[in-house]
Amino acid sequence: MKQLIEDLSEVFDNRVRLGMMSMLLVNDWVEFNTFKSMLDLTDGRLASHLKVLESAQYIEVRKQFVNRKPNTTYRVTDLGREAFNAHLDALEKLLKMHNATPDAPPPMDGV
Amino acid sequence: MKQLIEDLSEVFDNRVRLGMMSMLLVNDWVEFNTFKSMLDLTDGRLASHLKVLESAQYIEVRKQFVNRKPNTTYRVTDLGREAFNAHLDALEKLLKMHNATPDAPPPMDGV
DNA sequence: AGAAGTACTTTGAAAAACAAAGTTAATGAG
DNA sequence: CTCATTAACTTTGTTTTTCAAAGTACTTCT
Repeated sequence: MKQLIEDLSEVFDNRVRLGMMSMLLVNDWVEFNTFKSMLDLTDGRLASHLKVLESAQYIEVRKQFVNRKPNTTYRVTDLGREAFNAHLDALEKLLKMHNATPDAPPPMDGV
Repeated sequence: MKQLIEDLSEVFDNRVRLGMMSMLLVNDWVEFNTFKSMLDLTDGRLASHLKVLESAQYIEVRKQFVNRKPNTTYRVTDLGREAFNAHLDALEKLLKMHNATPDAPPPMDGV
C-alpha cells in the first residue's frame, strides 16, 4: 500500500498537468496557444506547468517561426510517456486493490 | 476539455488522500492507526489529511472506547463516494478523450 | 503519583500554485 | 526608422498547501 502510493508521481498530482499529459499522449506536437486555450490558462500559469514537465524531462520543446511568427510546440518524451503510464498503473492498482484493512471494531451502540 | 479538468476535484489532487479514499471505499470503518501504519504517516500529517476530507464532508468520524482505549474510526459518506466516483469518471474521460487538438505545424527542418 | 497510549492541535517552515505585471524578440504599419 | 503588436515567457509578490516537530488532553495502567 505504502509502495503503491509512492509509485504515484507528484508531477501528476495536479489537474492541469493531467490535462496537459492527456493532450500530449494523443497529439504529436502541441502548441503553446493550444494548451492555453484548451485549458484556459494564463501565459504565466501555463509556462510554469510546462516548466515542471520540462524539468522532469517529460516533454521536449521545439521553437520555430510559422508565418513569420514565433511558434513553440511541445512533445512528450519516452520518459514522460513511461512515467505517466506508471502513474496510471499505480492508480489502477490502488483502486483495484481490495485492500485487506484489519477489521474495525463494531459500533458500541450505547454511546 | 476545460470542463473535464474542472470536474477533477482538488481534494483528490493528492496521493495520500487518494490512498485514504481507496481504503475507505473497500472497508466500512477504518481506524486512525490503520491509516497511519498502512500509509506510513505521522499523527499530525494523517490528522491534517483527515481534516481535509472531513471538511468536505466526504468522511464521517466515530469515536468510541475499545478495550478501555480511545478508538477513532472513519467511514466514507455518500457524498464522498459520489465525489470520488465523479473524479474518477472525469479522469477516465480525460484519458479516453482522443482529443482533437488543432494540428501543430510540421518541423521546419532547416533551422 | 507517574508513565504510557491514542488522537489530536499548534507552530513554524518549506514548497507549490497563482495572478498580475514586466520583458524580450521579431514583425508589421506608417 | 519608430512605434505598436504578438508570442512566449520571466519576475514579483501573495496565497495555499503540505509537512515535520513538538505540544496537549484524556484515559488507563502500575
